[in-house]
Amino acid sequence: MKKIDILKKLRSSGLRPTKQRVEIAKFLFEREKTFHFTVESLDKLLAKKTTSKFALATIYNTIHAFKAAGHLSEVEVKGKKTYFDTNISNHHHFYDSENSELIDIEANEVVFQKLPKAPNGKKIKNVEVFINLKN
Amino acid sequence: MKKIDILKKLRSSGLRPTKQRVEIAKFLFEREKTFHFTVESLDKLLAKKTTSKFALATIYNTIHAFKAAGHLSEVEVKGKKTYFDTNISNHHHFYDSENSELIDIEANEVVFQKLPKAPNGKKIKNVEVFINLKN
DNA sequence: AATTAGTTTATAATAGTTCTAAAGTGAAAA
DNA sequence: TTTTCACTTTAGAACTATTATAAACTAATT
Ligand SMILES: [Mn+2]
Ligand SMILES: [Mn+2]
Ligand SMILES: [Zn+2]
Ligand SMILES: [Zn+2]
Repeated sequence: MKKIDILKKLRSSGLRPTKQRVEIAKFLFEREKTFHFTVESLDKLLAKKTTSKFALATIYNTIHAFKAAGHLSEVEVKGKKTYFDTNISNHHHFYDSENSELIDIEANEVVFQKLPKAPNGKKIKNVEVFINLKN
Repeated sequence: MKKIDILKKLRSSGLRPTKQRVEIAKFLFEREKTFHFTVESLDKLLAKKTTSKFALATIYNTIHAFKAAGHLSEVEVKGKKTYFDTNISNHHHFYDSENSELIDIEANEVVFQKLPKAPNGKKIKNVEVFINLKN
């Protein structure tokens, strides 16, 4: 993803391409593979990889803006920190608790032979599979 | 589960059957169906259903002791509160975000036709399925 | 250039949880 | 029984992740 696309992506989501948003967006989205992170880990990586300074609140604001715009998804992981995911497609995860690492599983890698039907009056919104790993 | 069983359960886990632990254990384990709760919800229910008073720290202590003893499991749910579960068997969940309610799915209700194999050097510890509901 | 609505920032506030250390209690020993 | 002491409860402080606040700044429009 090129710089021009980053700008388009922000603009089309109603987000002004500010210095911080562009830097964060480049860091998050100009990569081949899915990136899973917490705000804390992102903060450290940005400090290491860029010259700009980012208030923590700005990182939170920006991440939430990206999430609201559909550019990021949130993944629920054991522990109190919130994880975000640059893969916004419907997919599943391995979780390696040794190093708190999430690994993507594409949706078509999981097929069900049997699934319960939703309780009365409810419908299934989506199904998430979590595969916990050990060594 | 009778009172004598509660006492046995506590003793066999190295937990002294104090007034608070017995009351909490009776409240949690003397029931037919699985009970999912947060510390906050448990606190409110105990206040309503018992005459004793419980410091929040005692509820946390007790729940963690039960969890460490294998009498409770923890379920990861979106949001910042930790959920606990009286069902300690391997099982799955529906999650109804309308009312933040978890519903058990027994392990045999879910059968996989295809599952990815663990990454190199890793093994699968367990698989958790989360079915999010909508109306 | 002037305006203004949106953004960043430092800092305060909040929420859930864990820690602390003093007072209380259960159960083994005397 | 009474004594003893490790374990437990408790109120409140501390902690951690996150969100709110409001002043200073900036991008885009005029
Ligand atoms: Mn979590
Ligand atoms: Mn959670
Ligand atoms: Zn992912
Ligand atoms: Zn359950």
